Amino acid sequence: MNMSSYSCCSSSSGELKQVALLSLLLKIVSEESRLKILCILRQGEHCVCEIMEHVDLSQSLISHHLHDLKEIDVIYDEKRGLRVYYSLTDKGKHIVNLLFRII
Amino acid sequence: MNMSSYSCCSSSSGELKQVALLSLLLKIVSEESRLKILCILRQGEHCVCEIMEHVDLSQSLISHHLHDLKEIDVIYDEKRGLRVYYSLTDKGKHIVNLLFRII
DNA sequence: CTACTATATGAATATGAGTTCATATAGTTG
DNA sequence: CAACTATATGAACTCATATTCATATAGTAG
Repeated sequence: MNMSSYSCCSSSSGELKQVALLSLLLKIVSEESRLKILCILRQGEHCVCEIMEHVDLSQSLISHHLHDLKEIDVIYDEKRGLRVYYSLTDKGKHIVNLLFRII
Repeated sequence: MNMSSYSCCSSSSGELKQVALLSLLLKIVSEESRLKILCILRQGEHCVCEIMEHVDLSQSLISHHLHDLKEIDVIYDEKRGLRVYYSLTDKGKHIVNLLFRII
């Protein structure tokens, strides 16, 4: 491998795509409110109204954030009666654990 | 500790501030171009013109990104002649290593 | 000193993401 | 069924951030 054409992000290595995916993921979880929500779910399953007691955000906004987090598979939901309970997925636990090792 | 007042993100625990800081950090590094730059610097010191060979961004934009990354102390620079060489700080290495364990 | 190369910077613009608001859906209770 | 509670959703608006452009700085070479 010659250094002039070498790149850690060369398209041939496929790492470019990995960086794009990682970027997508991190952009979602890095937002402060969503990070707080993840932090809450780290303590275990919570429904939306419980989350509302912990963060100062409107019901609608929390719902939007949960939707975003669900889309990247870091959380999943389970409906019981009127309430929808959210939890971290294994992927979510893995990511949150790594992120909190940064500080 | 009673559960009604308990929160992983309660201001009393100081974790709120940590989440804010973590969010700030992650927002900077999660941007795709900056993530690519970090990925390049992971291979060792590079000057701006070398970085330009690896990513399809203008000199100006790369310079802006490097400025942002420097501000949060994940990279540092060293001027030698006309060129400015950038490298990961220890903090930067730590963070990048953790981030790439996510995928 | 002049011309040139490498990099930085600030202002203006464009783009994207967070927030709000009004409303919809779905389950519950009487 | 009607009234109520919990949550979701889409569109409009707002605000932050990326990008561009023109220009400045600083070192080098002749």
